[in-house]
Amino acid sequence: MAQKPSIPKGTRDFTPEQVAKRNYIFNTIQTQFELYGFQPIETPSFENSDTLMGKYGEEGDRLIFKILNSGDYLNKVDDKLYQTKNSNAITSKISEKALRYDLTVPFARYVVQHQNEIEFPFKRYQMQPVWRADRPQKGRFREFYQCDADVVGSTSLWQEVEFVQLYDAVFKALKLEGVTIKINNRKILSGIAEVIGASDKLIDFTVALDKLDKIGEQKVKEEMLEKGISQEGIDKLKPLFTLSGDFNSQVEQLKGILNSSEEGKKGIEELEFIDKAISELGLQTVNLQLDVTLARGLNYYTGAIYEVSAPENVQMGSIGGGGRYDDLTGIFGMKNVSGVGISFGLDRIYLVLEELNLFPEAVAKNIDLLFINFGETEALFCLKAIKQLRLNNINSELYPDAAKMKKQMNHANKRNIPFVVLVGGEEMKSDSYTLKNMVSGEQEKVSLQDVIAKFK
RNA sequence: GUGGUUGUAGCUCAGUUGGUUAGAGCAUUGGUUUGUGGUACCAAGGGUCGCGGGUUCGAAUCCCGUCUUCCACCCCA
Repeated sequence: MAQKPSIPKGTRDFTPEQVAKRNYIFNTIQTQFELYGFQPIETPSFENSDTLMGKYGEEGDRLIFKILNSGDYLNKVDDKLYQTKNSNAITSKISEKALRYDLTVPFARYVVQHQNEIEFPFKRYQMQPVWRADRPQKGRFREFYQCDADVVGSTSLWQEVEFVQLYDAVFKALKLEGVTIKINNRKILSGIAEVIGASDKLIDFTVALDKLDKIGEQKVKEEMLEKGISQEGIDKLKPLFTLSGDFNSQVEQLKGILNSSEEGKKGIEELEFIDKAISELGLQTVNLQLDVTLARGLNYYTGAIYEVSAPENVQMGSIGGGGRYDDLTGIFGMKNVSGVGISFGLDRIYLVLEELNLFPEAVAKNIDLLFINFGETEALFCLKAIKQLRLNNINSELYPDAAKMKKQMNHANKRNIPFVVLVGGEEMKSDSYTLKNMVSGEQEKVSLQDVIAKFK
């Protein structure tokens, strides 16, 4: 064999079976998106670099795949700059396009660009691949799909409520039990930072707080100190680390901490609104949980923040996330358009369903009938029958070669084809078809009409 | 981006302190069986030991580089 070909790190090929399973998830999510009134859009796989750069923080910028300019791209770089070997500065000269990193920022660009054609509030969904130059691990790829639903042009908290319901509906439809939706509010985080006198260190503060369940209270405090948050401020956080009880009692404890922060109080109000509505409406399968340490996607979220955790018995990072962003379109020059949205991580949901064995049997489309090929004249006779079957929407095909019976039967087994049809000289004479059940081994001689009636 | 881990036949894996021609199971192909598969038996094909250097009389085995896999950071779906 020649040199084996390969695919880049963090990318995958999908077998027919895998594609069928992935489509099952896509279709399930899509069905719910449409039930909730979202409409599909698509955007290009790559954007102008300045559309993406600077929107995801420093870390994000590093993970964006840049596309080299065409032609003699080094020609544009002046010698002085080239000599500095400053990668960031040179990159902007030799790369003007980049692969999309998520679906939210391209969507914001879309909204601004099409603002005069869009009827607001605009509810769109989008299921497309995104690319990140991350170091791969299990459930972490360089090319993966996101399924996003967002509403722009409405500040109503009913949207937040509906997104919780939408999550619930999708996981119910996927029969995935034990999913937890963690919810928090950026305003609460800002409020706490304000109370402890660390408003200017909001990101450092929340990044450290986010690690609480992973590294523990002591380490979190150390990290905060290290980032320049005062000991006095950290002491004020004490009630935060011991927050306990259900949604309502946690909220009550939070109120104690936040009573001097207007923004923090607003955040609590919003959370209470969502929780009250959800309690009234009820959830089918997911569990809604307040988590004040949740601090994802802070780069643009301004209100509610969601994160979706897989069932506890599966080791997998978050399988979805989302939140409210009041000014995402602002970075593209369109002010005062609030948006809120959620995302499903298709590839991770796939891994979870696979691990829990939750894919329905027969997600793969298969043919019902394989006609055994006995030779030229028989093949033509079979194709006439197959033509009729197909006109009746019955999936069927002829084995292309007059190979040995054993080989053809084996082929049917390997492909899990439930029935084979044998047509030789005898059958042709009497215009009949020997239909063999590949599971039971039983066979019977029937007419074409019988076959159609059986499989239609 | 930092530190570690992995790679032997299509697949899952053996391969001793460096030592002749690198093995097994499954899968594939052919046969026992020229219109009846899954079982059984017989036989065959298939490997630059991830790739590239180095050490050595001699490397799958030791060293370096590189790619890939998975893991912990980082970050995230």
